[in-house]
Amino acid sequence: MEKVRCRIAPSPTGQDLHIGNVYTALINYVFTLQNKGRFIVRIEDTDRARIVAGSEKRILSSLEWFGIKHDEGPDIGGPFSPYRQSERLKLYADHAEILIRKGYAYYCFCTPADLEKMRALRIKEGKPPLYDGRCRKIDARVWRDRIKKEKYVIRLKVPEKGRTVFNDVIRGEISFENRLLDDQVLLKSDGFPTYHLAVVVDDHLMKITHIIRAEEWISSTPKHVLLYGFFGWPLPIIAHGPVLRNPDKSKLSKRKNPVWASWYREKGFLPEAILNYLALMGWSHPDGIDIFSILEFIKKFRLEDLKPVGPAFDLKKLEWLNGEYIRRTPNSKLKSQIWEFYDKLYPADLIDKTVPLIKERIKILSDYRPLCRFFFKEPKEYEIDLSLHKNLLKEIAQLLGNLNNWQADNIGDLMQNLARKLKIKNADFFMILRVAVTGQKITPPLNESMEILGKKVVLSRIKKASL
RNA sequence: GCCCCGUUCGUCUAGCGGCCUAGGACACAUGCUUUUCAGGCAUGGAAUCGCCGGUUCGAAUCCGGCACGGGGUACCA
Repeated sequence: MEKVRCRIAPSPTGQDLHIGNVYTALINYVFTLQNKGRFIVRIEDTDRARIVAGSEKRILSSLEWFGIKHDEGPDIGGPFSPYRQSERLKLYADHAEILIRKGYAYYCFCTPADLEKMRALRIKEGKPPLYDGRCRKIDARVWRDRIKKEKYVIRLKVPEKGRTVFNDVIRGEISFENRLLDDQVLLKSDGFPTYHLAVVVDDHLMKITHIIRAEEWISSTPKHVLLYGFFGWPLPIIAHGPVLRNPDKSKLSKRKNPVWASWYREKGFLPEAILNYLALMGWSHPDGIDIFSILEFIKKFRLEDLKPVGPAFDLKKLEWLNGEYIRRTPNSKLKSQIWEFYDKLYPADLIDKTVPLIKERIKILSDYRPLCRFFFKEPKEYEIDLSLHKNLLKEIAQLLGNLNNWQADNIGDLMQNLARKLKIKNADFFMILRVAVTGQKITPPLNESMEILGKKVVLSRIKKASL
């Protein structure tokens, strides 16, 4: 059995790695690893108009952030270099040429305006808006001459009869009528290939054994199958997984849902949690568990078990899962994650002390600041009106000022006694104190927080609040 | 319009002809724990398995039609 080789082929046309690509990457990566194969990243930058500067770099670094490592790619090379399609132009032109020679493709001189007109007409006539094949008939002697002076594209000559059938690991047999397939452009007038030519040529040349991608590619697969046949190449194993959807069930899009890897990173989602969540899309653990590592996923995943239905992306469940991951992270690690998340802006030792207090209270790393900012900055405002409680605060300050053993328990006992003595309900009493010290109504446990802040700071804050 | 792929609680899913008066997780609600918020624990509501026919002693599970959803229909990927 040939060694398994899988790939993802993102195009650098967005600001970053799309979460849908992360999903496809994960499935490919996991499948590769469980088969001890090789995982390849290929950059499909054939649409020059849509290329976004810096996109490729961010895609690669996001993959790295997720810990999805490739064995071959544009940044690290490999036996089938280059891994950027824009650097493989000659290959595509040569292969298009082969197709022409074999009679499976033809030159087309129609202009975009011609095509537009043709399409409009066909739609009006109620026919499928396919290319009508008028350039198929151009004589060899004529086109040999015309390609020297005119702009042209090369089109696939789709057989007029019959069906193109292929087997999909996830969906079984899928079949298309050839007469409904378009004479797809293979080589554009700018000399760049379209996706369809490039993907087939590269997958073959790079010895890709399994094509695992999203459902949106099913309709173009018959064209690819035709190409493999025309070239006389063996067809790789094909699997079309689900496309991720917006909550309204349409294809996941940046309009309706955060899609860029960087968004999740900036919000403080953990890459392991995202991957775990993604693993739950279209697949479930045989033991019914929701939380498992990528190692476990590799062990239990089966490609043929992937469900074909497009699942809706549920940020709420991702947040829950992320919270679970945070709670399972060792304190020392969580501390450095938070520290780095905030660009090392806050004193590491202070974060260290606060971590045990907030570990159960945050779902994403960015929840940390709103909860803990009072540790680093004196409150400027108070979320409740303290003007009615000035005397109480003065009394508290005095009592606390005499406390020698500045520890959470002692502080707590002292305050508890005072509340009891004054017959103030705990909830009310501590809320006043809480806001005086932190400015906030929602905080980590108060006594512990005061211990961390230190006697001096706490006293000065309470005094300030009582003025 | 045409082609293709789908259809189990709001969401992610279990289910491969009897174990299903359909199970779990998220979300939601309630209660307990309590010094806020979380967390934890407990409880609850929530899918007549899209609909209609068929096969079968028996169907969420197999078959057909319809409806609905999604994807594709570019010199985008």
